[in-house]
Amino acid sequence: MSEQARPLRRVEIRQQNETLILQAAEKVFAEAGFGGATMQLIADVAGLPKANLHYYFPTKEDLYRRVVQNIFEIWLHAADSMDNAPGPVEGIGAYIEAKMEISRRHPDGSKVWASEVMHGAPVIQDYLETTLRDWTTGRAALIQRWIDEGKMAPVNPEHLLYMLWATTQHYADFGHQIETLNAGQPLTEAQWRAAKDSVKSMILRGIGAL
Amino acid sequence: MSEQARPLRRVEIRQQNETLILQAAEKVFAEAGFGGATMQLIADVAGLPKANLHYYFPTKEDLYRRVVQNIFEIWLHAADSMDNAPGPVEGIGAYIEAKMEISRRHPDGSKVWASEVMHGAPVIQDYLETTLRDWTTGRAALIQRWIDEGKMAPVNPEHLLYMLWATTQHYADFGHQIETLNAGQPLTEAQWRAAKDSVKSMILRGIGAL
DNA sequence: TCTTTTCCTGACCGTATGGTCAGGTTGAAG
DNA sequence: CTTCAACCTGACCATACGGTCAGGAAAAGA
Repeated sequence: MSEQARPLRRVEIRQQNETLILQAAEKVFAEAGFGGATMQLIADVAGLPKANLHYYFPTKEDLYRRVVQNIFEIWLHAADSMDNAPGPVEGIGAYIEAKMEISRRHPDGSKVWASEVMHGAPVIQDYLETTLRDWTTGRAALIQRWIDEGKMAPVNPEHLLYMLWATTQHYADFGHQIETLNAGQPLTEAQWRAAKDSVKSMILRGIGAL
Repeated sequence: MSEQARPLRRVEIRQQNETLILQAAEKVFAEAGFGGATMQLIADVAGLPKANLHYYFPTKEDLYRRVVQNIFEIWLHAADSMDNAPGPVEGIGAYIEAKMEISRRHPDGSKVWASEVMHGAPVIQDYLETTLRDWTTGRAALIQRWIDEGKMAPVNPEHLLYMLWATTQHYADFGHQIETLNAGQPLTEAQWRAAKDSVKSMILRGIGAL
């Protein structure tokens, strides 16, 4: 048998197990919420003994915090597509594409984030008040510039951002509802395409950019 | 002292305590999720002994189920404003108004509903497959009729409904985030007015109804 | 008034949970 | 080969949870 498998090096062991645990945690937290998730279940999903989880992440809160922070990172990067765009059609269009893709690829992360914010952001309140606030201020200014340049209708930038977040994340957070209304079937490739196009066209027309 | 308070009649006692418990439960479930909520905390908020809760609602699930069902009722009624409208401007406009008002008046209920759906609708899956599916089919047909009559652009009715739900409920479910971005202050009367107007104008323009 | 039914609750119970720890294993360093 | 530090884990613990129950209080009915 080729079960040879050379012994893993220290850093590899650490990285591999942390990743394994974080992935399992994201899934379990998404499905059960922070309160409903148990370290035992996360351990089972990760295929590790519970005590090993506590070796890498001392407490349940520590583990949860890392999961939430990871998701936050992904989302901030989604906005890169918005910058350096000549106008709202390209910028907001690309942002919608990026966020819809995140909803599709990381629905669990989206749910954990939604859950965290819904419960009053007990662990990432400081991020909301610093990073997210700065981010929002910056993009609102960008939108305002497009308005001043006559590239779109004079809408309220903040409420436009809320609409972008709400609409795109809905496909992850309420994916179960959408699936149920879709005859119990997950959206197909073509249906995801239609969803993206629908969202893009309705919003871009809604802000007078088309 | 006028602590006279004539003894309550049986039906009154029952109704009063059930209401008290359901209100407390809605708040606690919204803040902590199903798994994070405890019967003891709900009892404290309601100002009753824990054992009394189990007298009216045998299990935590029973209590939770009633809370979710109550919210579902409110939402179905919000759609009344959509029917009997001559066109999308009045119909969808009124629906947005109604749902924004629900987000403002019943944010806890909205959060409980969101949480339930996000976790795979373990207790109201049957409602999704019957009542909600019928509701959705009916409204999608109504929207399609407006499209056929040339009263709005040919958008996908389902995705329009998702956008309506997502955008309006966002103001309840992510109210904490919005408040944080609003300098830590709850939206004022005027800001709520602006939010409603923003959502209405963007969506109605987005579907070519203006 | 007396009886019956509903309402109420302090005390209790079995279980599951987050977290600990002593002791063993294994890769790294010299 | 020896030493050291990092990694691993079965067994354990204190606590908190959902739920039960016996027995008392109070309203309804006769």
